[in-house]
Amino acid sequence: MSEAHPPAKKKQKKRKRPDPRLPRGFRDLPPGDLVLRREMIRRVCEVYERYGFTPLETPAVEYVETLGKFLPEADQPDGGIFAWRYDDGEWVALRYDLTAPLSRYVAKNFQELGMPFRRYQTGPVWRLEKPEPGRYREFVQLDIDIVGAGSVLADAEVIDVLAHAMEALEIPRGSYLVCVNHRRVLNGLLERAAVPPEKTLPVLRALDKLDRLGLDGVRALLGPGRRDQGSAAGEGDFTPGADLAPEQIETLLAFLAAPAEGRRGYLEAVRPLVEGTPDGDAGLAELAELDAILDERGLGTDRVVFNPTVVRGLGYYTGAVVEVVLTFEVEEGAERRRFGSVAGGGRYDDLIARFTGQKVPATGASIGVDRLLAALKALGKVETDTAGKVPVLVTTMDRSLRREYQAWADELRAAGIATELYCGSGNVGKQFKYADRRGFTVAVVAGGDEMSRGEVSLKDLRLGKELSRSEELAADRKQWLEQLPGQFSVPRERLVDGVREVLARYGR
RNA sequence: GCAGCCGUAGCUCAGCUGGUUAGAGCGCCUGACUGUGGAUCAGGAGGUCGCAGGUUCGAAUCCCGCCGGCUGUACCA
Repeated sequence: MSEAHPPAKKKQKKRKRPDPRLPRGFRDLPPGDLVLRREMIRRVCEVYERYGFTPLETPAVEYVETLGKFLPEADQPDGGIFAWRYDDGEWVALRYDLTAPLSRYVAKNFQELGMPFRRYQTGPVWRLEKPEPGRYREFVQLDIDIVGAGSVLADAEVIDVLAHAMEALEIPRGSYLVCVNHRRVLNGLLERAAVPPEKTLPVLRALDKLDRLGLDGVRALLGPGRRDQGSAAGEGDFTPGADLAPEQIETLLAFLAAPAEGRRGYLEAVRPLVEGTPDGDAGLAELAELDAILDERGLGTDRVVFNPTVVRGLGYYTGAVVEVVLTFEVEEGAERRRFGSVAGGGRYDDLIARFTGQKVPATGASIGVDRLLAALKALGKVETDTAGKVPVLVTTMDRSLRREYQAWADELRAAGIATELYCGSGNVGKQFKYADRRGFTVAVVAGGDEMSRGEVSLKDLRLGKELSRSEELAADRKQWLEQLPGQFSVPRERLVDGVREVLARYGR
């Protein structure tokens, strides 16, 4: 094969060998994580269904104009999405959320759908953004929406279902908080502060940054602008400010300082700042009604609060805006960090009109599955050590007993116990090593000795691991072999019972 | 996107101001201890020094570009 020109051949082959790499921002999901994610999604969907939401699935690819990301000037989609062009010149893209496809779906099937239409949907979405720790270019969302209902009751329903989803995941009350604000209240504030239309975007962006930049940072952004510190050597980047006058800025900051002490308290604090503007009055009225509905449902301020700093999606929401934040802190290296937002949503009454020309009210929310899962791990609310692991391994030490090994595996499987039959090569030692590494709980082992007694041996691998750390066994292999820590034998017909017993020790 | 820092074995890193065959620990594989994970012992595999150029007699080490990672910032439907 390589006699003729070995070095050249080798070199060539090496050059062609591909790197087993992944495109930037993408990742594999190993069994443990996948199992946890599926379980989490299952629980949340169960809540969704209990609230009368029915499932819907739409394709990963949509026309760019459907997604509303077409640049009007250039003949090109906006950045931030994965887009490409078909042969006929049409631009398509991977969806970047589940709401735009829903709007398209509703517009397309408007006649058949009875109008308050509620659905839930889960699946991956893609965004071409800078990946960060815990933030990828492909991630999963879990959405609920109610289309065709403009009532505050619909908004309350969304809030309610979010709170219950959190509790279905066993996030303790007090560790999560549904924060609510209202877009029209913000509009009223902007009007009161005499913020010109062309500055509303920068102003809202600035208000949204309170938690990260603090009051002084926001003040700078509303005024002359802000330079970030960068690193020690660098200058940092300059963010242009909104250039507002000092009294405008103070009006806005006074709003941010509105107490979140009770929803009623928020309303009273905010009222003087926005009252008298059409938007402000309408927004306040809706929030007041929302407060009443939440009360009727028994959703107190331990679960749902009004909060002036919730701004969210800028050119998008038209009414109530919602954000679920996790309030506990988590150790991250030396620092403690707030976990932050795991879900968001709100009312978007203009999205479907893009297609139909007819205003169709809609409200909904989206849970960020991966962020929430990270939170559950931090909370210790998920079994990370057994997720994705098979409990039982039937070892195959003696070729002549093949028939028996298979029968045992079958028996365990029939009893509903996930069982792997060892198919690899190697002696028992190797098989135990494998069992240890892969995290099995029980190993079934039998050779001539057991067979002659009509028994099988079961090994509690976790107990064995524990025992192997003990003093006596530490250095003495002979003792190790004599004691076979964690191992015991049962009559062959008690195989399933014996395995169950060991599994029960670990609640499996 | 912008700015700064970083990129040496699977992992964590060493390799001084450029100088011969690039190292360690852990991990991995094989074997021994006669049917057992751990411990111990004996061997072994594994590195295009992120990639591609340039400077040089000579580069992992200096310069440029690209890719990737981290941090901050911008954008975020």
